[in-house]
Amino acid sequence: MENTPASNFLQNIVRDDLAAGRVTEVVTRFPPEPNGYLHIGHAKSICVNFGLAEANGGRCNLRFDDTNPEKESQEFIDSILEDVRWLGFSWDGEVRFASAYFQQLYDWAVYLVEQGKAYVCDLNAEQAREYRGTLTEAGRNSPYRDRSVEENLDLLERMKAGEFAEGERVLRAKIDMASPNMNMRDPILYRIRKVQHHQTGKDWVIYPTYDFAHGQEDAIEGITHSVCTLEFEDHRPLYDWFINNLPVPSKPKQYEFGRLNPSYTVTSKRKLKQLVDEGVVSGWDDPRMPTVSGMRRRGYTPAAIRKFCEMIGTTRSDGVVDVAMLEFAIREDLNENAPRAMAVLNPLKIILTDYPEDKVELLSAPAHPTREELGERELPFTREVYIDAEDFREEANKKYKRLVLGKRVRLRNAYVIEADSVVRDEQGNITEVHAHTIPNTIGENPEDGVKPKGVIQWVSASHGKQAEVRLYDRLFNHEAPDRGDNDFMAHINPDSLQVVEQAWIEPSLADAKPEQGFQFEREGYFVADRDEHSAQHPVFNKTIGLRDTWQG
RNA sequence: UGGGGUGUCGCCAAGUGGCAAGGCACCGGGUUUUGAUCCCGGCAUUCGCAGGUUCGAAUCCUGCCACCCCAGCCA
Repeated sequence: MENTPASNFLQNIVRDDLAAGRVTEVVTRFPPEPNGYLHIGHAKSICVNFGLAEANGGRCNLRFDDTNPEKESQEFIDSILEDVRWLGFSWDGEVRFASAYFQQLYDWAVYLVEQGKAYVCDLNAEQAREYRGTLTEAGRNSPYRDRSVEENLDLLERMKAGEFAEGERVLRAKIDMASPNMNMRDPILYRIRKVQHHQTGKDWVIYPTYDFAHGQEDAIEGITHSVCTLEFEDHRPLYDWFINNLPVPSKPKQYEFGRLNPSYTVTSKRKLKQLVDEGVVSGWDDPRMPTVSGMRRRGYTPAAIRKFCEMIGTTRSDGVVDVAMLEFAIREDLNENAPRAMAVLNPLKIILTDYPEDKVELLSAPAHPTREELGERELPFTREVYIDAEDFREEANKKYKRLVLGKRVRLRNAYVIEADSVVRDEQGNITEVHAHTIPNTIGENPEDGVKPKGVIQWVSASHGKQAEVRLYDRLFNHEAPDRGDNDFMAHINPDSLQVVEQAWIEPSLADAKPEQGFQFEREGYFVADRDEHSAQHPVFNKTIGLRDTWQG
């Protein structure tokens, strides 16, 4: 339960670098492209990068890798900033932007041209693909590869000046068209994009590619350990090539770890977008989405998400993590911190025939079973109460520990009652149950020694409030909805959302603030909806159910 | 068929030549005014496979096999 400092290969590398004096301080960065919402996978990356710095007395920058204006926007910048803050991390200094380094990057491009290590290529996209070769065949040199430095300089300047159309020319590094590593086959450094950039406006019509930008951004910021995911491993030789061939102010090193793949989940941006676009979910922050904003609205807590990231570790192997682990982390945090309350989702009225009609007893109950400091809340007890229909049966075997006709049950934090009879409607459905209280059973067992079989939650029919409760379940009913040739849309769980329009909640819950989480005893953890909850119209989202081992 | 990776219990994951940590899940049992929590106990003679080196191998060597990534002017 104690926080053993997460030891992993990255931590070991940092520790050794610090010990050997290769670096005096660890500086990492979280470098999202502002082209979408952050999801659970990004949360892991955030924990890894900020965590590595934090654990070693270093710093972590937040830098937007905004080199492709076509797909980016201020909206995404804002949401990413909010999500990182919400997760509880503080970046070093101001927020950084790759676009703030565009001039420096351009100057370095000119430098490479001057060194004869870059050239302007007139091949169009299709031709370039042909020249690139395949995985098993070497590529061929571009016919423009041997232009003079002067001509390249002139052409590059004119690309920058907007003299050419998009796609007409690119700047490429002169490396090796026969390299078995595709990334080294004269990679593109700059392409023409005549679009408005969310940060730099119309200043540029050429934009650097990821490969030409990322390592240099790291170098400018003095990043010591540039941590990314495994698919960038093949780019490392190129990353190093730029760092070694340019007069950069520092020499960062890239390290890769395995991406997080939770089971029963999709995290690809394209697929998440499809879920939103096709109305499968209500938006990017739908509580069923694995986005940070979705998890937030679902009632997951930053502490639980961070704990989960710590639990799964950071390695170079690629696997599928059981979402049960995430769920465990959520329950663990909420069990410790969420105040308890009672709610009845499927109401069945109980009339306590021995209890005076106008009588109201103000009982009090602890907000938490073990944490007294969380205080108490008041529970009005009345003649008519609601219990869950699931908690009553006319007859049942001994394994059923709830209310049964002729038997007793404890109303949580209140009296023991005994069921006497049922009232039915014309269709024969039970509409209410008549019962009576057992005297002196508040905080005490019945004096006649006949103990109740179980304990159930209840809400006063006259003093309780009504609420909308949204019951969420996994969005997919397949462990790996998008593995192989699976059509993930075919594995959508049709029961991932069930809305209870009129649940009954104990009166104290009317004071809940949006985003406040509770445990509805015997039901699970719920959170007051961030956007739609109000005292007038309470709305609670089910975060996660309680562990349920009842085999009945 | 080129290059780069990864293979330790159902899942995640320690371990780096000395005789398989831990967590999740699961299965027992105890406590309990939440069938929750909590507490106790169980859960890999075996580390992708096959050889080899060694007194000794998950750890070293050789050869296989499986899976992942790379042919965007995306990141």
